[in-house]
Amino acid sequence: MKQETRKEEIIKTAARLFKEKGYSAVTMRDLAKAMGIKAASLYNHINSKQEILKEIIISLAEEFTRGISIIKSSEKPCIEKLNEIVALHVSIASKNTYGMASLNNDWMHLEEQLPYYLELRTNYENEFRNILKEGIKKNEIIDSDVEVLLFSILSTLRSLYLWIPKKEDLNSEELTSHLSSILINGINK
Amino acid sequence: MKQETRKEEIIKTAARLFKEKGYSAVTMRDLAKAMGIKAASLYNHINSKQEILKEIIISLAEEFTRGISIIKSSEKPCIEKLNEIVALHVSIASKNTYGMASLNNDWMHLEEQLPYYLELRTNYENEFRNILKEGIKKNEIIDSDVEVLLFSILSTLRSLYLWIPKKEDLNSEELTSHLSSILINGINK
DNA sequence: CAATCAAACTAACAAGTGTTAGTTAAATAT
DNA sequence: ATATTTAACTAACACTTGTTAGTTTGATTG
Repeated sequence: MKQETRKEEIIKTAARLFKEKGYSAVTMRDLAKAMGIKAASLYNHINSKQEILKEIIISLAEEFTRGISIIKSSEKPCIEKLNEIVALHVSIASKNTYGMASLNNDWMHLEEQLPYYLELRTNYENEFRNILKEGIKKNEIIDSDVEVLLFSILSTLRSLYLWIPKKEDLNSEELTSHLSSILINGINK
Repeated sequence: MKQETRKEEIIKTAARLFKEKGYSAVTMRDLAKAMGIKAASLYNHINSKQEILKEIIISLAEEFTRGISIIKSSEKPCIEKLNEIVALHVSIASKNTYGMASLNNDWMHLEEQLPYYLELRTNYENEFRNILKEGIKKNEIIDSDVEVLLFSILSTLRSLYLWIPKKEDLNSEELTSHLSSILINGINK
């Protein structure tokens, strides 16, 4: 059994609180209370509030980077790559809905790690954009403004963390295939 | 010429700061500095920090409520109603990209007004859902899970405020029609 | 000219902030 | 049994927070 260290418990609890109120509105005393200890005791396990945010965000951002790098280097058709991107987002967001909130809303409170985070995000968007461009060139997807395509799809995928907890009945495979179908084929009959 | 009151200036500046760092991370001293005055002077014009947030969020939420209520009561086909919803979001988000950030990310910091805000939001989502259900019943749109449809479209529309500032070249009509086309017809060729 | 008003100011407050230092008690390893 | 480690504690710090009270200044109005 993979047992959690105390530090991991703290980070997980913090992520949950950060999702509810945002990083800045959560105090170390709030976090301590949620853990059933005093604020000062947190510092036996973590070095700073900042560090908690860093751990949450950077590990997720790197997970996305690894994911898209694998998808990118396959030789499948573009539509299938898109399918895999949807699956990647569903999978990561399902495992960690709390952390995804920080990734989306609290990244600006990173300090030393902010440039690194921005690099990862830009890189991710570029890989995504390249897949779309390739799809357009190979006549697999419509020749619409790439930025609007990218924005539209990515917005939906980035919001998954908000909806997954409300739809626990839907399993990951179903959600992925429904979503892919809507994003690729639209809602028109 | 419609001249702005000092209070409106403060609210506008606050919205800009709230978009950059979130409500909780912006202090009254930050806001005062951005206005070129001292923090205490803000209180000649506003009653509290809370009140600023309320003004930003509630006015926007009511604007959406008014908008969808007009769209709902028309006799047009469902696909056209969707088109009008897209136009509504593009229009409001274009006029007030800063405020939209608070509406999306800082609503949980409302206090007395939180129940009212939640009521407006639930109502909006219900109206939207009804339009989708009607479209499915009348065979205008695919018979997919309504919640996934709603989530997918709404996520894109709610993120518009993040993208509009980066795409100043695209005018509202173009953006609306591109977006409608992608949401309705998908990206498949 | 005197009075009013809008909008800034200084000074201060009580409460809350992240964090450090030093201590204690129980569990684990030698 | 002794030593070490883990993980909690109390007390306190320097600073920041939203906000209030009272004052000053310059423009507008009677």
